[in-house]
Amino acid sequence: MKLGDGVEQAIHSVGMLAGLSEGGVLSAAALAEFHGVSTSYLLKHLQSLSSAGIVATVPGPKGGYRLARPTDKITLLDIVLAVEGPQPAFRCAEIRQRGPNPLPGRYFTKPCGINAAMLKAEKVYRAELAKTTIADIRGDLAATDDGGIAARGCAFLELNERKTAAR
Amino acid sequence: MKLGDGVEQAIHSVGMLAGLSEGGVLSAAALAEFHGVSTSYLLKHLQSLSSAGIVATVPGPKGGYRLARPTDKITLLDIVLAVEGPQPAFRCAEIRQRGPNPLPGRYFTKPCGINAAMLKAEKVYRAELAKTTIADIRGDLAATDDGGIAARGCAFLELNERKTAAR
DNA sequence: GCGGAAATACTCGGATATTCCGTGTCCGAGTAGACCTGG
DNA sequence: CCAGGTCTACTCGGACACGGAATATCCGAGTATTTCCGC
Repeated sequence: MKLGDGVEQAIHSVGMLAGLSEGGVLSAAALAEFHGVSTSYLLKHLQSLSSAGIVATVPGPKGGYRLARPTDKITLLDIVLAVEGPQPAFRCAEIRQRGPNPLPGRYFTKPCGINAAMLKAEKVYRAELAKTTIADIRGDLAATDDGGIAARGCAFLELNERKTAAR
Repeated sequence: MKLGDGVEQAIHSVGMLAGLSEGGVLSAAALAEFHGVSTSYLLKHLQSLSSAGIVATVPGPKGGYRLARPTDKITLLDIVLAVEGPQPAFRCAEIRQRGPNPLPGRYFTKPCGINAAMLKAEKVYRAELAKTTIADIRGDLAATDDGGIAARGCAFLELNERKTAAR
């Protein structure tokens, strides 16, 4: 039971992208450098986020990433699913049906109670994640930050943000 | 984000142990054979369950495993934690503090909002798992089963259950 | 009836294979800006 | 000098390769307990 490191990186990256101004983009290299993580690895997840329609890309020089939707329309669940895949953590292998003398399949038309219970738990887990948006995260941060953290982010954006022509 | 196969095996094994009569035990080999899984691997998880105080062991010939508590005192969470370990799935690596020009640690006394949100989701996940006991699972099964599944289980127990002398 | 040997079953540790994660590298596609060439 | 095309640099997108960690599997040695046999 473990979530990959990519989830954390992806969420922080989205949070950073949320801070740039209208029409601005950030390159994957800048994102990776700011967080001190591997560029290749972050790139992989950014591409997942891109496929999922969470971030949008601007190709070419002066290109990079920006958010594809407003921050209050991006939930933690969206990001987790994009990075980790949509499969539930508990995969029922139906070991009920294995072993010697297996019963015919018609006895197992309904998913077993164990599977149902595990999936239900996962459902509430996801529902909880879906409650929190990037806007919420940024709101909380702004409320508790004394200014230092935001200042560092802004300074970095000053240096690395790129304005794209139009759009 | 994946739970090991051992979780399913462990839950089913506990469910099977719940079916034996007072004073009866089942060997690990029998459990593994019934579910059609590797004996050694199941053994590993049974030992985890044993360490966690969920099942009890009886050594020697005619020995085996039995439940250590009544079925309504064993939750799915107990089993998942025993098999997968107590660590949360989301481990915050504090990448906020990484990268060039990191801020001093005093800016990060509070866990970041991302971590808090992820852990909160995991908390409700576990709470949901804790709501379901083995007794519930067995009750649901009995309610939906037309008799075939229970019959197979009973037949197997007939063959493999062992009565231990006393206590 | 009693004591000891043998058999059985769990416990623990290590060894091996398979899968997944994290990382790096390479090549392809597309675009913006620079450069070069011709008038 | 200017306009147009071309060329290059830089970006993302995707595939592949590799090492290492975690998972899944297996095997053997050790220990405890019951059973059984011999006395």
